[in-house]
Amino acid sequence: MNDRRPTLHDVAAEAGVSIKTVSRVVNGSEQVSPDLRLHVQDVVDRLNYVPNTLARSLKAGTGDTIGVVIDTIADPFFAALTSAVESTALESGLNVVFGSTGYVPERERSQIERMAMQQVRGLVLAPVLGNHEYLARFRGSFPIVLVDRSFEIDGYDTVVVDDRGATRDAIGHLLARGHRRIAFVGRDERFPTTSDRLDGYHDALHAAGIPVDPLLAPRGQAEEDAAERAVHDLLGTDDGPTAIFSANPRASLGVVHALHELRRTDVALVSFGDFPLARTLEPAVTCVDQDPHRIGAVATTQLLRRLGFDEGRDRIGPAERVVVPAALIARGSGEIEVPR
Amino acid sequence: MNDRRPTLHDVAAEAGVSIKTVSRVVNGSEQVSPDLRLHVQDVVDRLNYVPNTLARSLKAGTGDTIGVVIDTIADPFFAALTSAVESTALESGLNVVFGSTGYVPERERSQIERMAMQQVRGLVLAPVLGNHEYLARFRGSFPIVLVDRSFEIDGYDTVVVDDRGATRDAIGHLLARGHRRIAFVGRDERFPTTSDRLDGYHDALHAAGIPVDPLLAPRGQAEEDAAERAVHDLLGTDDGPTAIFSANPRASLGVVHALHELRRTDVALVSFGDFPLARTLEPAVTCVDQDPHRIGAVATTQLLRRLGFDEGRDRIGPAERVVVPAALIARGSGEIEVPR
DNA sequence: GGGGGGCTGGACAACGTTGTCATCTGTGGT
DNA sequence: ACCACAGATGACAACGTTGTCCAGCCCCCC
Repeated sequence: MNDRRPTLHDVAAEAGVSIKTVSRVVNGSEQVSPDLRLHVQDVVDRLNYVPNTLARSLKAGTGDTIGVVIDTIADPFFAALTSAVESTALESGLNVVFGSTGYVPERERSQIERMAMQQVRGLVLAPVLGNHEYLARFRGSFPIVLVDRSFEIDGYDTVVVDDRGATRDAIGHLLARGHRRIAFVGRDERFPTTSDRLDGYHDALHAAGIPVDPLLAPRGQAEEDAAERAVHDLLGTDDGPTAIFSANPRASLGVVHALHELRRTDVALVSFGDFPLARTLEPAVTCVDQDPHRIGAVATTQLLRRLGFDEGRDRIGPAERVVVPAALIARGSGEIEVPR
Repeated sequence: MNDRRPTLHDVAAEAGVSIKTVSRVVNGSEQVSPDLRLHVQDVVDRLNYVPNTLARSLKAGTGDTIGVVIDTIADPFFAALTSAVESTALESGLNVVFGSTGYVPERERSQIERMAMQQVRGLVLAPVLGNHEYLARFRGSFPIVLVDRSFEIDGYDTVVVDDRGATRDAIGHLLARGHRRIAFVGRDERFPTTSDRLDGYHDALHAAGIPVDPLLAPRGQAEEDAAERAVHDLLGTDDGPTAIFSANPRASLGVVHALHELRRTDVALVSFGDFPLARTLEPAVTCVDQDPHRIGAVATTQLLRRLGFDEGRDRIGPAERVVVPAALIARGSGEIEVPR
């Protein structure tokens, strides 16, 4: 546990050559004669020499990692996103450090500061709602791509889902089945995404000339248990909804549970975000599939372009905003007609 | 994007002091007079100086990150585990790099090699089945804690669930309800965990004097779709099982789906590993809860001890093996009595 | 046989930081 | 008025690596 790792010096001394020669062998430079190369390689293997990336990066002036800052890796959405970031980054030989914010602005900031200290090459960030002017300090040092949440400050590359449009379509899907009283569950002012989805909900109702009933879109239940209670409340009234739109997959779990408890298979449901077993439930749950894997892959590709990995492309240029499509997966629950 | 980040030199020049003084201010050394400290701090803030961890670590001879190497971060089990590693590591000021193996031995090895190059302080590893002698090279440089999978080579700290014992108990639970034909689904020779669980299954059957029917434990279906097909096959026979034990949560999703399709609410089910909506299904699914969060937390704590963070504790000592308890959560599906 | 050119190998500096040690200033004791 | 001393500040080396530059060496050609 306490052995010092061998360095170029150790290998050089053992092989009887200079450190530069060892460096050349390790880096596959052509400037070394074959037999010497073989000899050095032999010593490298024997001593289990592993290059020190820290020193390398210090010399190079830039690290070999990219950072991912998200709410929590325990959320399947961010896990899938991060997984995609990793595979994409790995293709270019970059490692991934991640940090979670817990959706707390101060933690976001301190995590990003840690990343900066680590000399990350670039950053993929799912921003917490709040003031992000401090980010400007860092963007001079490394590119930042925002994901999932559109962001009040312009000038950053962004990869998002068309929350508003996709929700509008989803609500339209329900309206087409005759629903007029559609609840919006999973609303949480803290998340710009659910706010955008609420906007889409309003869009669709307005377009159909249906007045908005605030009681159908209660506040503050992005999480499973709160959503569950909300559904109990909504369906406990005489004038309850005939359809529910759940604004995020965590909330959907609660919604499904409540509907099940209440034995209400007559209530239509569309979930924003897919979840395990959605296809298994009775009725199977119709979802807007937001494809976190794709978001992560696209964001990382954009980051790599800014880093100049994609040769020939501009590494500087105006910020781009990519909108990843979100498909409606009709499984049954969203196709329930309104009772006559 | 291309501004050079300010260094101690820049700050020193701007403040008209030596780099050492700036270093002292940044590191909160007491050896600086108050007014000078204030002045320097001012310049630090103005220039947005951020210390370079790479250089710091190079000087210190050891990095400030710990590595996590797992199958894939997209698996909820590993996501939860990694999340726990992060929170625990963060308390000691350590960052987390992760790498996924895809359960491919070569990728495991190359990921660990990357980690070594990055001078990770320590490693949490969910090992892929295979020869791990190469690990010995690295353990000289940093401590390694194995998680989830017991491992053929001794000498490493390990944090696992008592797969065999927990499964034995789970099968006992079913036997107590009168079941005699219990299927084992989700078996996969590649995973030592499911092999151990199979052993536990055999243990319980032997203890009850029930002959093992190989047809009830078919091979090769750790994944959702394969498990689904296996259940269809098992229940398609005259002499099918009256209870199913599903050896991992991914398989459980397939099992649940198949049972649902077949409308077999009479078949008892216990799942190794909890999953979302398990409590919602009808009947709700009885699970062995393996608590990945706890595994990650315990593993990281052990790692920190080896690193000497937990002052006063031995940082060297014999390898320890921690067995995290797995509780049976009775929800209904596991309590279905055998039909008379 | 001597000089030039191409190739191989090495010495040295630098990346940004911190540890070691030296220097400098001011204070108090005698 | 001098010395000792403590506290503040700075010069320098070193961590492990790579880029730059230079010194050999061999071979070939004149």
